[in-house]
Order: sequence, then C-alpha cells, then structure tokens
Amino acid sequence: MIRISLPDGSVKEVEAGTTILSVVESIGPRLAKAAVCALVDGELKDVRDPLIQDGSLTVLTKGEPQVLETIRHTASHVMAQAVKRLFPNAKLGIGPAIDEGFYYDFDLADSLTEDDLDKILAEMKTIISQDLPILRKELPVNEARELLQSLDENYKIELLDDLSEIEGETITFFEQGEFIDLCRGPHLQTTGMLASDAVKLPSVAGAYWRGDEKRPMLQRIYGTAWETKADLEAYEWRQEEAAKRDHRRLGKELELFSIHEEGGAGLVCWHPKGARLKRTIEEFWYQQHDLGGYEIVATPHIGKAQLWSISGHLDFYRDGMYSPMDIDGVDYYIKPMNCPYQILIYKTKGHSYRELPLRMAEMGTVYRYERSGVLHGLMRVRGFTIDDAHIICRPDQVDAEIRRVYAFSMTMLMAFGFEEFEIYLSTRPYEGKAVGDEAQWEQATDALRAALEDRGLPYKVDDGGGAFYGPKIDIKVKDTLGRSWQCSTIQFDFNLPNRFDMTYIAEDGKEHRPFMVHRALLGSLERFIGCLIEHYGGAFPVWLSPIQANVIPIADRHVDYAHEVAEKMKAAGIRATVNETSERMNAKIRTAQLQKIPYMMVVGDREQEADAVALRLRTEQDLGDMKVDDVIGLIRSKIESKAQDLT
RNA sequence: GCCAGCGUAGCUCAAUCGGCAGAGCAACGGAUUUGUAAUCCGUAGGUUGCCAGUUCAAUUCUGGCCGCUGGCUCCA
Repeated sequence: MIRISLPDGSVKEVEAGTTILSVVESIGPRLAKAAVCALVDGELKDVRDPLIQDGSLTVLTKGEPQVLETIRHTASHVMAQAVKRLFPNAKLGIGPAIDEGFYYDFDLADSLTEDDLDKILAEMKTIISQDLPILRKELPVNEARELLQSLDENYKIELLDDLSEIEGETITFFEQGEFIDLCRGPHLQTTGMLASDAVKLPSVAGAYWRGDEKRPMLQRIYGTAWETKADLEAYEWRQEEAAKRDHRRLGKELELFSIHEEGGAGLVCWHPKGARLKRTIEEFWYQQHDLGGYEIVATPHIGKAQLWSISGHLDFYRDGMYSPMDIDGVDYYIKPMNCPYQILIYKTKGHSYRELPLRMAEMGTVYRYERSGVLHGLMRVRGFTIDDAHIICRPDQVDAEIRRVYAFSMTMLMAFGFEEFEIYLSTRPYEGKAVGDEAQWEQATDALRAALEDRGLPYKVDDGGGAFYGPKIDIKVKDTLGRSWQCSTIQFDFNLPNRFDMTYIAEDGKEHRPFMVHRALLGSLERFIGCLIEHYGGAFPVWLSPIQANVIPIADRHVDYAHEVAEKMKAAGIRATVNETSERMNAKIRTAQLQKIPYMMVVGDREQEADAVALRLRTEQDLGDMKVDDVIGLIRSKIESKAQDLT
C-alpha cells in the first residue's frame, strides 16, 4: 500500500499501481470525468498513469494553466490521426506541445498546401466530434517494436531504439480509434474533450528529422489549440498586435532603415531617422564607457590572413568569414570579430600588473556569413556593429570583472527600458570546434557559473553553445513574437592571450599571462535597435525619438512663429521640426501621430499672441496651451531623465 | 544551405480561363488657410524582381538565378 496525499490535506491509502484516475473516481465521479491531467509531486502526469509510490496528487481540470500542454499534446495526436486518414502513407515523426500550440512532423511524398491544411483541420473536427476514448497502453519493448514494424513507422522505431536504452522494459502508447502512437503523454481522456472551435493549423514548414541537416526533411504542421474559442481569438488578436510592432514594418513606416536587393541581403542602410536613433544610442554608450573605466579604441575593417591565423579564426571560425581579397599578393579578410586587433594594440608595449585591468572598447563593425535562410530584418544580418570591449586582467581580477560587466550590462539594458531577460550559460562546443584543454574550460565555466549563482540569478545552460575560445554568459531579450535575441554577451577567453603571447609583468618581476574577457552589452547595434523598435512599437521614449517635437501651424500666417518656436527648441537641444505643408491642421496632427512623434505643438493666433503652444501628446492627451519655455523645460527634463512617459 | 509560400507604381494592394496593367496613399502642379487622426481638383508615375523557354500572344504556364516571409529537436 502507498500513501497519496491530496490538496485538502487528506491522505488516501491505495495499492501501488493504482491509476490516478481510479483514485480520483473514489473522490468523486464528476471530478474524474473532468480531470484533464494531474500533478504527482509537482510532475505533470496522465490520469491513467499508475501511482507507484507515496506522494502528493493534484487533479487538474480546465481553467488551470498547466492543462494547456495536455490539450495541445492531444491536439497533435488528433492532427496526426487526421493526416493518417487523409494520407495513409504518411510516416510519423515527433509531435510535441510547444509554447503556444503544437506541431507534428510527417514524412509525406507530396508537399502539403493550404488546402490540405483546411482538409486536415476538418478531419480533426470530425475526430473530435466522434469523441473517441484515448487509451493508454504499456507494451514490452519487443512487442512495441513489432507493433511499430507492422505499422511501418520507421522514424518511431528509431525513437524506440533510443528510448529502450534509457527507459528499460516497457514503452507507453496512446490509442484513439484506429490511431496508435508511441507517446509518454499526458493526454485527455477522450478526443471530445478538445474544443473543436479552439483549434487552428496556421502553417506548414520543412523540418529536418531530429534537426539534423544530413537527415531527411519532414513536413511540420504547426497548430495551436486552446481551451475555448475565446482563448483562441485572444491569441490571434495578440498575434495581430505583435505583427503591428514588427520592426521590419515599423522600420519602413518610420523611415528608419532599408535593406536592398541590389546592395545585398543582410546589409543595412540607416536612413536619417534611424541613424539619429543609432547615434543617440552610441553617444550614451560612449558617455557610459568613459564613466565606466574603459578606453575607447578603433580598429581596421580588414586584416591579413596571418592575423586570423594566429587568432584561430581561420581554423575555427572560417564558416563565418567571407572569402579573402588579394592585396599585393597577400590574402586579406574582412573582420568577423574585433578582438585580434585590440590584442595587437595591447601588445605594442609592456604592461605592469598595476595597469590591469585594462578595458578597451570600440564600436566595431564586423561582417559575418549567415546562411540566407536565417537572415531576418535587423535581427540577423551579415554586417553589423558590435559594442565590443576586451578586458585584460590578472587571474585574481577575473571574478570581479565578470561581476562588474554583468552589473554594467544590466544598467545599460535597463536604461533602454528592458526589464525582462533570459540568462544563458554557454559551455564548450563539441567536435573539435573549440581550442584549449578541457580542464581550463571547466575552470572558466565554473567561474562564470559562480558569478551567476552568487547573485542568485536564474539561468539556463546552453550546452555546447560557447565561443571557440571560451565559455560565455549571454543575456537575451524577447521580441514581440516571443523569439528571444541575444544582446549582452560576456565571454571568458584563456586562448587568445596564449595565441598572441600576451603578457604583463607581475610583482615578482616576471612575465605572466593575462586573462581576457570579451564583452558586448548591446550586442549588435542593428539587433539591439530591432529589439528597441519592437519593445516600444516605434513609440520611443523622448530621449531616443528621432524627432522629439513637431510644430504644427494652423494657417500659413503662423509658419514664421512656428519656426521661431522650433528654433528655440533646437537651441535647447530638442529635435524639433515644423510641418509647413498646406494641409489642414487635422492632417498635420495625423501625420505626426503616425510618425509617433511624442510632442505635437499646435500654433495659431492665440498661441502666437501669448508666446505659447497648444501641446498634444502622441498618447492623444491634450495638455492645452503652455508657454514655450515651459514646454522646453518639460521636454528637456524627459530627455535628461530618459523618462518612459511624456508628462 | 534545405522545405514551403511570395515578388505588379515610392508604399499598401487589384487584374476571371494566357488576350490593351488598375486603385488608394505618397510625389508633383493648382486651389483652399483651416483649432486636435486624412480639404478639393489635376498631373505624372510600370521592361509586372532578373534571365531563358513554351505560345499568334505571358503579370498569368515551365526552368534557372536574385530577394523576401515562415520553419529547420521547445525532443516519444
């Protein structure tokens, strides 16, 4: 007998192996019918799973957030069943629940079209209305294999082979009607527990089997499923809102940047307004680095093969580099990173231990080869500027420097209004993609881990995601569509100092090897601005707005006064423009509003008389008439405090 | 790179079965001088991404290239 404790504090004694469902039935038949899944000691379980040891049990019904995963997992099975009905030769890949939906991969001779998706969805609705009971089955490995062989599911057999090594004797299957699938669950009790009007199949895409480009490409159908139609509609509304904030769309609408077919994919042209934004960021960045103990440097865009050979880039980073160009019979490469040149600067003289840590920073523009399919607006480009710095320090200073950089990074990102981050610790890359011995990697990785853990920061481990020269901490921010993008990176490097034979003279009068930390706070300026655009939906805080104030004369006779106001503002360091077109005031306001200019200043006879403006905000607030000097004071204070609000 | 979809005026999008390529906005010219999200009239704007092919005829069908969009382990 085992003891199962329930949320109300009571304890049930049952025989080991009793299913969750039968325990729930003893509590109440209604609850048993409504049960979607359960938590056993906090772990999500299928209601038909057996209870094997003492533990706590919580039954989950609709309305609780954890049930979505189960709903989506079942939806993916229903979709697979529908596909099998329509395309009996389809081979099943994997079909998990994901963040806002689910997918299932199929090997199919013909490629699926939008029409096919409609048909599949219709068949899914049929399966849901048939209300098929979903049964859980446990089979010994050999029987499981026979079953899959009889179904000719070769991908599933491969999964089974991997699983049987780990999980031993029995394998679980879920069966609904004629459909049976290798699966751990959890699942709903019947297909009818899905809401057929809360399921959609938005897209189909190619996906390599097990993510490996050397293996067959399967067709992945993406779906989304919710508890209710209203939830689905809310989700679709969120998607539409997100699309409106897409930086590619806003970049065009707000005239920030463009990328040209004639110029090249992934190569960004900054228009006046975008360049203004970029400059504002850079100016703040330089100012912070002056205060933060950094020396600013600048290095060339190309360098001889010799340099990249010493650094190891030609051995470990060649895939990311462009073909060399011949200059007087010597190969030169466009730089993919700034570090080698900064190291050359370090090496131009001898260094005392007293000078360390030495922090060199630059806005360094680099070019990297990215596969055409991964390019994405400003987020993934081929030419970009890194706010790059290299900290050269003594071994005893590394810890403090990493902490210092982390704090600096947070200050910087928060100044731009970002509040939510994901932190990753990236470890040693595999298969000869890394330099240095394993012990060093371990030591360095531990140092980074300690810096995170001492601060009690939650982080995830990106196994094998480190740079070729050392492990790193990455800080990512999320875009509107939930994709996360790396901004800050703090990289430990014990390799380049060796390769370049960097030294300093320690107290003992002897040469010692310094450590090096590479770091970028904003990461790529291009990507960072892409994130900023989406974060604010183009309505930047005043200090970042390319145009901060727009003066709107009501009639032509007010244009001179409008210019007078704008000049006064410019003299006070405010980016102000005048709308001199012969449009009506309403149209001028609309134009400014669409450009998301924070302050609109309407001037007519009344204002001209009183040395004032009628102040309207892009939030549609009308602040009424204000003296020009007062408005200047207000805007200046918003700029200086980097305020998020306008009043 | 691979799979799928897409590419028409500066922008957003039409064009039935292969039969003279169109609208709104923007631009330009003129009129209007307006009080908190679009004043009216007119003008101009195109090698339908590029290159081949099929056809009497191609924006439309076929192939190649360029570019864009979504996706390419969130692991049964």
